[in-house]
Amino acid sequence: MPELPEVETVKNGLNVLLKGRVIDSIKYDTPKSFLCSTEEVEQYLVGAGVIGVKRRAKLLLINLDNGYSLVIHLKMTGQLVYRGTTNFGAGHPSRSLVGQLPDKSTRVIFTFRDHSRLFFNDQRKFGWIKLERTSSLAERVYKKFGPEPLARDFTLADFKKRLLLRPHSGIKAVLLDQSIVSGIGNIYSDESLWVAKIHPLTKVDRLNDLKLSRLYKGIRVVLNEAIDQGGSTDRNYVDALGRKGGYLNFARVFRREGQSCPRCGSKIIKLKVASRGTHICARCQKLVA
DNA sequence: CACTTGACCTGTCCGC
DNA sequence: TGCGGACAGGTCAAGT
Repeated sequence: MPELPEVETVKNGLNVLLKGRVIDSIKYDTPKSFLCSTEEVEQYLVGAGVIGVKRRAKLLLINLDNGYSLVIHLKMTGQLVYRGTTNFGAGHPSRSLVGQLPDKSTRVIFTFRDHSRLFFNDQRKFGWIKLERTSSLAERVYKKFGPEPLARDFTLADFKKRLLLRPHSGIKAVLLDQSIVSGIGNIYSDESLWVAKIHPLTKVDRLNDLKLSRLYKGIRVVLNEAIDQGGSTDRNYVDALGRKGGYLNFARVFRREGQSCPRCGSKIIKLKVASRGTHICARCQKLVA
């Protein structure tokens, strides 16, 4: 489930791997996965060179040298895997989740002038790729998301102000709302709430300064740890070279129902909150009415 | 109006 | 073994 750390990891990989490469051709099957017309492909994509790759919220932005950008959302099962001309086989088997490409989940194939390729795989077809003018990204793409939680200028005061836009909602639902703070999904909301010792159903206006401060710090610590681990691989996620992420080996509560809380030893339980599987320590994370 | 739930998909796992 | 159903969760539309 690509969230901020996974998309950041893919972005870092692609930025190095794709920079300077020129698109030669594009193959795609489902129109739903690739929202560009054949005219757009011919006019704006074939012959375009990659300047760099960026991330905003959970979106990847591939900036091209002709004033256009590819905007990509991986949703739950999307993968972007690069294969150079010398590594057509899979990577090291223990870390790799993808073998020979294309495979049955491949939706789009970008071939570059040097014959290297970028594969967009997506088992569930929820992800998409579209084309935007780079100059309209700020207005059309950036604007609808809340601030980046890891931005240097994102302060505790900013965090409180954003959360208080939804004072009567449960905190987990608010953390998952991309217009409040961007990039947090199911895994890292559970992990951050455990760090901050907050029950996911706690209403925002019931959070005191101590809890808000712990949550603010917790989110930043957890997201940075996850980036260091190359993200979380639950089922499908891989980085730009097809490698799994390692964060779930270090997760405190996510997917650990029945195991012991690493802080107090009490059992981790699973609930449904905001219609998402939710993992908490019932002793550390008490609900404040 | 504020907030919650269902649809979009496919592969996997569980119980019968 | 095979089959039906639940489940996985990011986002948006529809519902309460």
